[in-house]
Amino acid sequence: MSPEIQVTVGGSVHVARAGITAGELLKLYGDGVRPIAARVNGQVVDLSRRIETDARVEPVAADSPEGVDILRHSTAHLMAQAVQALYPGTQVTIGPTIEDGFYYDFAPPRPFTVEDLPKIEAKMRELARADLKVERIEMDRDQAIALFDSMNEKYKVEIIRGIPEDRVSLYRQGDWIDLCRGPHVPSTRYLKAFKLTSVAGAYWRGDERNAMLSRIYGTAFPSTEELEEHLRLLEMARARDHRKLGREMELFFFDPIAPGSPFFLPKGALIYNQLIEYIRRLYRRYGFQEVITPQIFKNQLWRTSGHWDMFRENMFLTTDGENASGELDYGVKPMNCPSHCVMYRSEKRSYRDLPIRFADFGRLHRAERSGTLHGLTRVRAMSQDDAHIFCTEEQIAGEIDLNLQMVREVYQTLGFGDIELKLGTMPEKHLGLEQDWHQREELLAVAMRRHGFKFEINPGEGAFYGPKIEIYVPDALKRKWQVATIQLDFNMPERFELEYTASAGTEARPVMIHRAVLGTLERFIGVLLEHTGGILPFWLAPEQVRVLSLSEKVEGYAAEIAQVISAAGFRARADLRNEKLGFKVREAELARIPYMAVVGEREAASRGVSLRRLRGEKSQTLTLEGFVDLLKAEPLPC
RNA sequence: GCCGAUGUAGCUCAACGGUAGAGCAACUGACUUGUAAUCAGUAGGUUGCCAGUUCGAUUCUGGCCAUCGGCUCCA
Repeated sequence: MSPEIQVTVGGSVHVARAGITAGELLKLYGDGVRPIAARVNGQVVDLSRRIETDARVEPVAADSPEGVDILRHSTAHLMAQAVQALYPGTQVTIGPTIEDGFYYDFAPPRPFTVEDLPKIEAKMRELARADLKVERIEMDRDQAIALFDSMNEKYKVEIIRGIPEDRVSLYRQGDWIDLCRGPHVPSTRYLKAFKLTSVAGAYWRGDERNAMLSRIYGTAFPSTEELEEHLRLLEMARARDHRKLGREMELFFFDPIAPGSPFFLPKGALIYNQLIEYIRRLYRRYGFQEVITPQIFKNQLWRTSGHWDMFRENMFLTTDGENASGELDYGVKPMNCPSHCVMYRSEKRSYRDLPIRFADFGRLHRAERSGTLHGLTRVRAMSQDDAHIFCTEEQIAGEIDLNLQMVREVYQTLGFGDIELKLGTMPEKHLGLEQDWHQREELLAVAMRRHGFKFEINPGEGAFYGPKIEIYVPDALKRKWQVATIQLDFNMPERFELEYTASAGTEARPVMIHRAVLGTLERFIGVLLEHTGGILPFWLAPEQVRVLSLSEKVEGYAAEIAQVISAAGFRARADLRNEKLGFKVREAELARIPYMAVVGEREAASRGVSLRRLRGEKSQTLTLEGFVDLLKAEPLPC
């Protein structure tokens, strides 16, 4: 006879025999909703978990965050089972859940293609219908190693060898078994709403020196409705892809003649320059001085800065053709910092001069690996709203403050509510003492807290020369892109032997802060387009007003209005084409023009306009003066 | 760079071992228009590039280039 234990389920206490499973308890005393897992004393476990001591047991529903995670993880297992059934000789590696889904990496005899997916999916459905019980098995580590070794699963063996515990858990469904921490659904029948989405290559343990594995991505939801909703959202996100919008809105294009290097068309260049102008206005307020620096430097500069060793693979090298050996003795700049150091060094500096804030919109070129290029978000030719601050150690805190404030202002103005901040801390390869690092990391952390920013720690992700704050913004598909950055640098001033004369008359070394707010303008525009779906704030819209004429009779009046609005300082055009109004409205809507001024004979007679706003249903009638006033009331960022 | 896929008219896409077709855009004309597509006609392509197989390749094969989804790297 088993001893009795006290279990708390759903707020009430019950007496049960020890060894009863969590699933049985929830069935007896639960709220009737069928759970897919249980939470025992806060820990999520299988429903088959036996309860041996007094415990608090709660259900984990399929549609709870933990439930969805289990569902996806179990679906990944189901996929692996299907794959191994269909493609003998395929080894399994790892299969975690990710945001919105899961993946599983395999070492197959030949890489998978999208054509394999329907077959695998069909097999998965078959296995799900078979209602295979998912069992947890615990065994000694050595036993597990022997087992997977006998199955010729060498990746699994390697994984287990890396596990410190003596006991490991495995899960079995039908005749298929995998190493896994769990928990999982009780049986494959619980897996209904899933879909395999794509295949990709991925390196074993994420290291490109290792073997290339074949990864299959998929997703799963508690219900088919949710799955379909998710797929629908993905479809909608694709419509907001900045590459698509760039074409439709005639902002930029790419040509194979310059891979990774956007051509900004007039409208795109307008957005680009408006952003620069905005930042320039802020620079006046925040005390930055804009400078212009060279594009191409002798390699000596890169040797001094350290880019020669750290960044040469990503640099375009060139020559002026004058050295006899034909050696590529010049490099096109990938970053502005070295030239700002040269600029700093061009004069004797005093502590009274600091901080010095050099801002530079110079063009940068980076020889990014071809496979990494991605529209505007990953380019080879770019400009940044880059600046380098030279200051004393005591001034660091104040400078961080200043820049965080600017970051806050800019992202608020541009309507990004969901920026993410991260603190990159000391990497393994680093310069300087550990205690100095911690002190400087704390400086950054304190500043972020003071500004009310929440942030995550990105351990070991600082630059080798100092800790950094990174600011990320998601694109339409929720991929995060780093835009702004604030980095402390104690290395570059050293390499360039930068100095200033301190108040005591002695020479001291300044600290350098690298920072950008929008970051790379190309990337920022890409993210901004996806964020807004192309519906830009008025001041950034390439064409702000389009006057739509109704017939030839009002051509003159329409042209006059466009003229008046242009003269008032706005970007306006008249569409006098011989087309129906509906057609012109449609085109203006697709071009995402904030204001459409419709004029027909009524408006011409009263010297007014019928105003339609972008994505607006109703139109309103205004006088011409009233319209111009309305435009003037549009907020400018600063 | 690596794995997989894709590349046909300006754009979105068809078709096919026997030298390519639609819609939109462009151009011309008619219509004179009231808030997301008026009608008709015309023109537009060495099917990404280079080889190979074949009587014949846009189609099959290989190489290269670019792009897309990932990996790696990173703003």
